[in-house]
Amino acid sequence: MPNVKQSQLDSLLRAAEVSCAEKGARLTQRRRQVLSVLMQSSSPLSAYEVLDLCNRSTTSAMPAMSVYRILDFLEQQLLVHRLSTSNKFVSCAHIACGHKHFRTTHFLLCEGCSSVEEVDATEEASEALEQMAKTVGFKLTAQQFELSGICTSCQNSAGGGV
Amino acid sequence: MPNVKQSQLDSLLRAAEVSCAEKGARLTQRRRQVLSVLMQSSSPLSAYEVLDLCNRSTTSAMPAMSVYRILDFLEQQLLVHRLSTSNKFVSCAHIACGHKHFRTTHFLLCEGCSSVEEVDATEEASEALEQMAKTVGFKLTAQQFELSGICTSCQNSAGGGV
DNA sequence: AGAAAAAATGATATAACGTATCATTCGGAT
DNA sequence: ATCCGAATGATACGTTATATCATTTTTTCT
Repeated sequence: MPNVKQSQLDSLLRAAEVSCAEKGARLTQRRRQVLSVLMQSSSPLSAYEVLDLCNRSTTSAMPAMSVYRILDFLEQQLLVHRLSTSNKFVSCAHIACGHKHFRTTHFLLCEGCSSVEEVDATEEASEALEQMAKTVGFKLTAQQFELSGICTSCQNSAGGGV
Repeated sequence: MPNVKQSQLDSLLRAAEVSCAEKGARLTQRRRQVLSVLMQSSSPLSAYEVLDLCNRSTTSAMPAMSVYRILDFLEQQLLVHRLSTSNKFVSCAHIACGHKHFRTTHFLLCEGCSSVEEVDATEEASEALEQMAKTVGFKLTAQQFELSGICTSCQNSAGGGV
């Protein structure tokens, strides 16, 4: 169940390539392969899941080490996000649209179908959390929340899958 | 740098024992040992860090398996919390005070000294986040946030440790 | 173009983390 | 005392992640 159509995939990969080039980085074949796998997945993938999918489609086996290195690279380029609660990865939802992150990004994780929705934080939410932290003297720095819930389609199908 | 004084520790452990007894569970020696280690730590500990600390203080070595089992048990009893972002554990801050969790509990993690503050969610924060999820059709279920920031004492000491 | 330097990847080994399984011990009830 | 179930010990194994060095590819400089 791919997350994007083939035509979209090509366009996304081109956008990613441009984004890398702008920062003086290169989107090599291997990196493109890893990113492509993540883009085509409807749910977050662990490093070893990415590895398996890569090695299923090609003859030249990729070592685990490479996957970790490449995921680090892609994360630095903001092309993928690491979900710290599950230690899995998703491709960024903003690659196509100029790749701008306006506010902090949060992730909504569906408990039904494991899909992920990337959303920008609302000002109300950010302020309410800052205020909450302030009551005990904490000053928040960067933040990224991973919120569990039920997505629209799973609500409609009464708890079933997508 | 222990988190509690010895006199407090004893009192906390007694409270934990009572809490277990009320649920028909037992706070055995091993469980007490693990809980004690967590109570005395000023920062969250991984399972293996707990293991090392346990085996440093006693002659009879505890196997890793036991630590995982006991941490599961203590978590079920709500005596410790698991921080999913770091996969570490902290003892619950509400053991002494009757052990009530009014609303959802969140955790403020200090980037300076690694200390953790356990706070109850404000109504504003909960609502703002629910509203944020609602805009994309998500319905939130249970939630526990782990927010990074700088604690009071680290702010005052200009970025230094505690 | 060709050599040197830098970046990326391959390959191997090993460390760190977590779980499955079965044997043994301990506590409490009859 | 004996039985039963809970808790722990002990061993093995599977998964996840990193360290290290060799090799290849790409870039840069002359």
